[in-house]
Amino acid sequence: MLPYILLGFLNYKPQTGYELKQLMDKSTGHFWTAKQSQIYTTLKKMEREGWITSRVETQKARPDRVIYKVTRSGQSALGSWVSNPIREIDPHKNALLVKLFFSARAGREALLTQLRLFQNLHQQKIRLYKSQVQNVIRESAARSPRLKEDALLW
Amino acid sequence: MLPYILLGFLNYKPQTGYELKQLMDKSTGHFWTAKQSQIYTTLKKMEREGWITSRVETQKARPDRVIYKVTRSGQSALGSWVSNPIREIDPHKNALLVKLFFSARAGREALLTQLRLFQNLHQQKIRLYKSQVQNVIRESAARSPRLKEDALLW
DNA sequence: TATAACATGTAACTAGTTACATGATTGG
DNA sequence: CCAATCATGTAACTAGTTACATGTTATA
Repeated sequence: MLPYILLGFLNYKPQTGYELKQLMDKSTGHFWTAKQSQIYTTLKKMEREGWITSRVETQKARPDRVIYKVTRSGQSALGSWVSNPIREIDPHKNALLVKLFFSARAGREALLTQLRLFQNLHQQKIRLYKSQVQNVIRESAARSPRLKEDALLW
Repeated sequence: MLPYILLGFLNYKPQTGYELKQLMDKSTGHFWTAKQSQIYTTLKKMEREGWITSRVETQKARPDRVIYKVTRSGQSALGSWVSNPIREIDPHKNALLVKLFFSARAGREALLTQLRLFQNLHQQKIRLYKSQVQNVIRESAARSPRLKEDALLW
């Protein structure tokens, strides 16, 4: 999955692994996370695969930047991935449900504590989604009007 | 997580890896999956850890069964895991949202196809939850009344 | 003066998946 | 007669995490 996410972002414009990580953190990161190290190794794998090419931009007083760009082969890979619908629900792992499943012996207090804790966490998440995330998307769309269609989906 | 699930089931009664897999498939499998091979290797690791012990039951005309049993150390590990609440939402990976995020260029038809497909899949899931799963739990509880408290959580 | 931001990477590890191997019995 | 069930396991792999290493500049 990660390769397609990176392909998807690079398809908007060529970028470095560092920038891709930042993009992910405030957008797809809400439903697909990746560590910096995994992004770097995945980009190398994608380059070996021929989906992207890199060029190095030398900088004074800053580490060099490795800028990746989608190739024609990468574009077609992205295209066929997007147009090929998912036909089954991916098995979601849910640690809370696992814990609750085995919590009969924990006692009512412990159970309620756990549930209230999670309720709070989710309420925070909702607030985050309603404020910050919506703003990020609105701004992106405002910055480049040709992305209005895309922003709808974001 | 898997070790605690296995511990949780073994805590009801000693069992083989094969039986644990079947139990998982119709209960915790709905929110935490594991392949047979992973269960076997995890059980071995747990035995090395001292959480469980095994004894072999020889059978004629059937492969031998390896029956695992929770040790006192395993019980205490399970106990402290259960009573230690989860304090953050685990990042759920959601392939559908990823695909939709990058589907602006796919066209309205493709998008609607994907969404309808998923709607159907979820409706099937709901039906499954309401019928089969509820029955499995009701039966388990009926078979051993001392598990009524547990069945409530299942 | 410390820390965040910039920028890249490797090594060692854990978790999880796929594929392979074996072999008898029971039910349709 | 074929497939499913019972029952265990190993090997090779992919995905993902954690820890380490390096070094400058702007900002608080």
